[in-house]
Amino acid sequence: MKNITIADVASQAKVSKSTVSQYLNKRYEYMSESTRQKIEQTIKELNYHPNIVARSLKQKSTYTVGVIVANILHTFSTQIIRAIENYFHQHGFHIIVCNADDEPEKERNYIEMLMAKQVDGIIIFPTGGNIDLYKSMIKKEFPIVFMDRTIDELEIPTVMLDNIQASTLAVDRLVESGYSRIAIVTTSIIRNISPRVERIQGYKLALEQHQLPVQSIYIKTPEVDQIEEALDELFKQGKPPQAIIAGNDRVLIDVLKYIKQHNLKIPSEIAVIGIDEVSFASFFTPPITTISQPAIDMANLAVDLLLKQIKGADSADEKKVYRLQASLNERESC
Amino acid sequence: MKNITIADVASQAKVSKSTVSQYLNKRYEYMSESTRQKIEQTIKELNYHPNIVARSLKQKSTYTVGVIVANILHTFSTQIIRAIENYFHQHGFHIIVCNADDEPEKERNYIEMLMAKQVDGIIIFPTGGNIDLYKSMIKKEFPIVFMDRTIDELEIPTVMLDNIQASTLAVDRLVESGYSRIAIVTTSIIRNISPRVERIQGYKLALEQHQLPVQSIYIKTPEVDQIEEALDELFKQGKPPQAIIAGNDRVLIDVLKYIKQHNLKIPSEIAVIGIDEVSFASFFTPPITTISQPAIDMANLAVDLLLKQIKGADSADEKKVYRLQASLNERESC
DNA sequence: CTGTTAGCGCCTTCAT
DNA sequence: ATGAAGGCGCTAACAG
Repeated sequence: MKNITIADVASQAKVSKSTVSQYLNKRYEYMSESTRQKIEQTIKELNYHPNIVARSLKQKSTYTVGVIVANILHTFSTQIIRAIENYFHQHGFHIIVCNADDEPEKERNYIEMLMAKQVDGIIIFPTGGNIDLYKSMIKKEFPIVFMDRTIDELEIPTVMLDNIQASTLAVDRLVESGYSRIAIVTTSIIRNISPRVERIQGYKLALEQHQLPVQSIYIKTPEVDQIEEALDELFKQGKPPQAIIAGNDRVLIDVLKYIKQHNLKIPSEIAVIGIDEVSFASFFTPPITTISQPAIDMANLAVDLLLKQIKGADSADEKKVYRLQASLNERESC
Repeated sequence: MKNITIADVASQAKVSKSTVSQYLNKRYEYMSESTRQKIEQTIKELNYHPNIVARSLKQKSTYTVGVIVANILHTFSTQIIRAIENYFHQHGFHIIVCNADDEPEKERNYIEMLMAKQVDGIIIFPTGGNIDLYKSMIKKEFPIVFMDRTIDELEIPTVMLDNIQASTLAVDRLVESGYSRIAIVTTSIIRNISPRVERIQGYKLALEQHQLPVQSIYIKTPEVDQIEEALDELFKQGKPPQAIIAGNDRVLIDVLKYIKQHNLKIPSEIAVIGIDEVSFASFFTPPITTISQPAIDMANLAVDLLLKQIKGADSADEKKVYRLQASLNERESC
């Protein structure tokens, strides 16, 4: 019942292990037609499959990459995982999926395990809590690509949304519809998570461009479990907002729940626009205007950047941050 | 710049490789306190991390398992992936995620690659198109667990929903509300995908129990891209249904789109109930009654079953099919 | 307690 | 065109 190895094939086919190895690596020039066929046949007979672990040990390449998402609960993360898996599969790579759960500890643990497992590279949604580790990886020239979030001080290729443009899109749309008291709600920014910070920044810039006042009472950045309270504060003040920008899909869901509970009319009583597309946007009542990220393009770009590093291309553009454009899905909620 | 190995640590610490290996495997009884400390220190100095590929080659265990989902687009799949990743992580395992895309070819390819990579086991949402392969895996005693779908003829532990109970729950609820013309829509059953077949079967049984006629015009099993047409047929006949059961989340979305487009009122003109919970159910207008699967329990059970096989426990219950209970989320759409 | 030795399964010069 | 031999990094007897 033991595993069959290259040696079994060799003895069965009456050739040496190295010849079989040549065959496995498709270097057919190094053997006669007859031995080639004999090997092919015995491989089939024995139902032999090369042991990739052994090959990896020798070749220092596992054809496996790690993907560490900051929080797998975001729709965006799962979209990206899908797309990355799909594109890597086309290149013959497997992916190991890890969820850091927004905890730097977990992230560090995963990174170390993945490297110990000799993965060929990692795509990370960085928590931002392991700068030293990232640095040591750079120094080792270990292939990495950051996704969704950037760490300014590091020269790591990064794929992210043009968040400024995304919130500008939202504000422009809202202003166009005549709203001036516009609020934005994102989840906590205490750890400087770049998309959130940048979306707020873009919101401010856009308001200024429209000569509208930026008021801190209209900017809320609660923890995920306190979004309801934040919305309460927003609405229970003298001048409640006319429109609200949900900084991501989880916030949007809480916003819509709140609106439902309080029986508010969209958009007449409160206009809504969400960053991140959601499954129900088109058939909600009313259909929700959203701003979507080009998840597939982002995933493919990240994969390309990682593969380039894995294949050892020169690191000419190592420090580049790629910001892809968001797009507006005009519907009827604002 | 070369990788540091156990040999480097050994020479640096002036001990032999095997002692270092003992240390790595925490068999501290086999060395003096002083050498233990010396090793510990040099490992830190050198920033040494054991090469897991080499260890795996020796030990025949990679602490990695594969998860092949039939179709990663279903919410259920991503829920399961999350839960499995989480639970395996607690056991020190990594998961390689694969998406078979409902194509047996792809599934076969993945299974073979995963086995070549020496994963310790696989959790599969079987497409059903590779019976011979499944059989050969059983014969090799390779650890497998099936998820969501069963293949009758095979003795593989399987975790799935009690689909009969799930649709009974739906029908009961609908009948209770006074509907008698009840339709069910699932995606294609040409390949005998068990959840779909069973949900329809449960629907029929439940109708019979309520002494209601089972009419084939109320049972639709279109391909995913033809759900709209199927709904058209359903509604454009003499006796359109009063209520509709959506067989899964993707169908539910199409049903709701259709209802929106045709301006039907829920539940007065058409009642709706969906199998699979969806993110928007609670704040939709009206809130959608759904039947949800205990995804986390299912995932944990599957992991436990796989780990038991990996750890080589006796295969007493190898052939068991575990069917977990669905639960009703009563809301206002029926 | 510690070191020596022999693999795990494959790839890769280097001879033949 | 084919084979022999060494080594990838680690583990596990078995000696000492």
